[in-house]
Amino acid sequence: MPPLDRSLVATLPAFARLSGEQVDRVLSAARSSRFPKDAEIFAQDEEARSFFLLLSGHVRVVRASPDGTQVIPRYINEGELFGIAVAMDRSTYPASAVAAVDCVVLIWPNAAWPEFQSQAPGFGAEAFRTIGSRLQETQAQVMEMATQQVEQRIAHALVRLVNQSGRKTDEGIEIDFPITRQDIAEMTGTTLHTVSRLLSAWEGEGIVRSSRRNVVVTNPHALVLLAENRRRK
Amino acid sequence: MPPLDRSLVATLPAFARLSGEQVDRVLSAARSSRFPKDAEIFAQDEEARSFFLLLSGHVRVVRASPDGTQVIPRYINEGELFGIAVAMDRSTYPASAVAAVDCVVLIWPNAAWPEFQSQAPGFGAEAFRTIGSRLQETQAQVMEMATQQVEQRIAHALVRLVNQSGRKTDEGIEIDFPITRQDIAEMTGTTLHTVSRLLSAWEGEGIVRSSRRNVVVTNPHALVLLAENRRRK
DNA sequence: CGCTGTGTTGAATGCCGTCAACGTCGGTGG
DNA sequence: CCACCGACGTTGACGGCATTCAACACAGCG
Repeated sequence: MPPLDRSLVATLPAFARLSGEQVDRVLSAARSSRFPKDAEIFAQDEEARSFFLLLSGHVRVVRASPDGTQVIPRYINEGELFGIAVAMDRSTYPASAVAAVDCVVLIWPNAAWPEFQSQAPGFGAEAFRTIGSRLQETQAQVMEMATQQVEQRIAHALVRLVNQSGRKTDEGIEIDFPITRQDIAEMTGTTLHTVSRLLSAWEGEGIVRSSRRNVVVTNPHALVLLAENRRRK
Repeated sequence: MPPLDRSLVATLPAFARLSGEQVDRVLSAARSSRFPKDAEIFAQDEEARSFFLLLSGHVRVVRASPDGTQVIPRYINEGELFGIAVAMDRSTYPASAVAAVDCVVLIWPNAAWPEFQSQAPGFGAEAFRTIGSRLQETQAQVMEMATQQVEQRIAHALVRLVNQSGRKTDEGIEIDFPITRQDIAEMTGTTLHTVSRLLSAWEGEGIVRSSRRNVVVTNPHALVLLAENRRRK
């Protein structure tokens, strides 16, 4: 494996608080790995042996319930830590992680974690920040599911996706990884049928343009209105 | 204020990893305070200046959305840390905390946090564990709201309440703080009407006994069945 | 060229929210 | 002490949103 270069990661939040020397030390404990599209990076309930940072690509986090229905709590974006069960003192992963596109990932053995805590505490601090903001997001999602209609939840999910993973095109902002109606349904606690109907309706209103595994938001402002307020009369 | 005695807290998880000396040091930075029933301990979006540990009583955590609807993400039990925005590097509280009964609370200024990190790292570690398990719980709740019917969600909420805050009586297990139909509705993302109907139905089946601001689970096993599986045919 | 995964759309059902009316408890003030 | 009032709880009726059921269309792939 080629040695990892400091410049690859120095700008990422996880490394922002570290000295150059610390960055090298943390990187030297990592290996990088490539996962093809649809590959499972780790599985729910599997023993957590490693933690991860996404260098490039997009990762879908999936939680499955015993009865088979599944939920997508979030997508991981480039530069984010994930699978940090060790920071929560958990022995298994609470969800599965699947490459939504071809991905490159840094992998550390859990054994490196306590060492980093003393040798590069800024790294651990950033991990805790990550967990804190995930908690925030997740609680916000509970509120949303408790108080909002399906239409608003789907609109809000799309807004989040384009904000975090949007790529500007001449048509509008495109979600830059393949995503199905079923995926959106699993993010919002609804069915692919309802998602399909709403996307069709929005397409009729010029708010989005969508095709197979692809969504482009052509009128972000209108989508935000749908998400926040009630529909414009 | 009387000095706080080590024996008051030594058995709590937050102090379990600390030496006696460390316990004293952490305690000496705290003040204790009493909050009468319905008093607000801190308010959502208010600047986070302190963090807390509940010595006795029960605290209701409430998140309100701009439009006024509110959600109860959890109740805090005796011995738990709460309001630890500082550990998540947040400057405001994400929710309000209200005394559900008369409460006694330990309060630390946020300024004490970094000092504890170095002087009593086991304390910070427990705080991070707490945040991790809150994240787990919250994600589980998202799954529940996405996949389960109202009846199962309410059943599950009651199961959690009796497990965490149950008091054994000769009738069954009683939730040992006042709780209204509205409160249960806000925990489960439904309306007080639906909660009332279901509690009435369950009372008819001998699963619960409830009165004003009071719920006793007389048949916990049946309630668990309602929560997990589908209703028995 | 068939098969599987994905997407669309119509129709029917049903859960549960909404609206409404009433009952009860407990505290407060005259 | 009693009357009043607000908070809490119950129950019925109705309706709408979203799921469920169903059928079909289309793309990509082996």
